[in-house]
Amino acid sequence: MAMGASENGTRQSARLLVVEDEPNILELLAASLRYAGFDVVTAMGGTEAVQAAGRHRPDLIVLDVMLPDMDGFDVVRRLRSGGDRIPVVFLTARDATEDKVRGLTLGGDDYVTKPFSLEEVIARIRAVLRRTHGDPGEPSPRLTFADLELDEDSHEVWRAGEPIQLSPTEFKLLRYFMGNANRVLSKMQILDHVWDYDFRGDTGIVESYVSVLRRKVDGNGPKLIHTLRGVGYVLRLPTS
Amino acid sequence: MAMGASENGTRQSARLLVVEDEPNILELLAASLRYAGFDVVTAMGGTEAVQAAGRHRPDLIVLDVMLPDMDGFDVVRRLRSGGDRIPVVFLTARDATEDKVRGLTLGGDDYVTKPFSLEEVIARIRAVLRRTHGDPGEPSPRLTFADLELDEDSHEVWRAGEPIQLSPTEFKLLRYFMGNANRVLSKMQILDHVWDYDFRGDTGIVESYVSVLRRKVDGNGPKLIHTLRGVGYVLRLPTS
DNA sequence: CGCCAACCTGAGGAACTCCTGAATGTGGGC
DNA sequence: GCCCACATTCAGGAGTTCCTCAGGTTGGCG
Repeated sequence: MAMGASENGTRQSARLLVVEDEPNILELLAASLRYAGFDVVTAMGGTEAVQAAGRHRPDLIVLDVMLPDMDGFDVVRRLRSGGDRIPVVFLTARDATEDKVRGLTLGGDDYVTKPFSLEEVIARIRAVLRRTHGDPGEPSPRLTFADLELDEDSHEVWRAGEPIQLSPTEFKLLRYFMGNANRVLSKMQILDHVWDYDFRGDTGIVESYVSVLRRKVDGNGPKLIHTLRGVGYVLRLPTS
Repeated sequence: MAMGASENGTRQSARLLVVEDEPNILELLAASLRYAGFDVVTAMGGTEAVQAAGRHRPDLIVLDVMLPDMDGFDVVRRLRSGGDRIPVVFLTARDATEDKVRGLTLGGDDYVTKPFSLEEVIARIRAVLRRTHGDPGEPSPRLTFADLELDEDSHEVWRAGEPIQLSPTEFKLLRYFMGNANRVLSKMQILDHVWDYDFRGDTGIVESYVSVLRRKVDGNGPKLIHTLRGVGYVLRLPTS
């Protein structure tokens, strides 16, 4: 059962090095990733990052490409000149020249554009770790709950075997629900995790998306998404 | 008997740092949390908070986000820049613009809006401590008394296995009763703990809610909620 | 027994929460 | 540029919840 587990459904404790010069975003990432079960060390600049990587030998680096002292790509070049093939998830501005990033994402790396949602970053990190460390022949990772099934790689979703079409936001919302099945999630929590950190709207949008998700997911079959007035929403089997 | 239990059904003695600039509220919180079994130190400003945190190394911080000298977020960043992963329960104004509230549920943290009820604050503090210190896979914490069962995470309640639907206030009231089983609670005490600290009505409302609770909880099965004329109410097994 | 205070309970309006569909904005692909 | 999918806001309405109040009931005590 869907692990009551918590956000760290996966009991990994991979070590991450997070490199980011904006203190707010660094704190945001560090706190969330630690809570998600990762071992986190941080650095606020390129030089510091190279040192920290040498000292802590992380399994993966979350790296802002725009650093004050050194280009993110230089950081990677230096690290890999030592022969290490350490995977990286880049953080880039949305309007960055994407070609530069594309070139570096070939080796199994990935990137997330700022502003991002935490769910997105965590999903990417897990995906890269999976691709890097896991057996290549391994089956796609799937979240399941009751007769709901969700494929993280292909972004496909089924209810009772029937495919369901979801927009990107709807998918992230459902993934968050499924990763936290049987746990009440407040609208604020959902907003914090599923929407970008700079989103300035109110929780009304969560209601809108839950409404749509219900139509698509709970359309037929027992209701899995329940409202707890004054508290939040929860994905669970109907109280029989 | 007494189980000395007290409001701290849980025999924790976690150390809390409470940071709040309004003396009345600080006093209210400090006294209640001490009575609830916590070890409490206080601070009235951000600078003082950072120092106190360094000196006392609390397990959790209760932090007003609106401080005269420093933003609550700055406090957190300073504390965590040392690498410490200390959890926080934020206190915010209910009418705070939503951007002020964004991000408060990340990293296992949580928040409570002012004006709050003491039960609410204590419940959040315990929940955060649980999530932070406990094994993530741990089962939901449940309060039980006789054949009554209450799940704090999912807000579900059962009597003899049968689910019971409660409104938010009814739930808080029952939780207070269950956390203080076999102890007589005066209406004033109940008002002080279950209702927001700025509530200006009289204890008539307690009678109303006890009435509803009885219908739902004691509807069938032996009566558990008893009236002690002139004294208060008590949750206990019928004097056989 | 009769009285009074304490208590119980249901009714009802105000306030609030939530749901939903419609309107508007936005960006990508062609 | 046009079209389409998606994201976001908004407002009406349904449904709940909160709280007050007033009339009825209970229990203690003289």
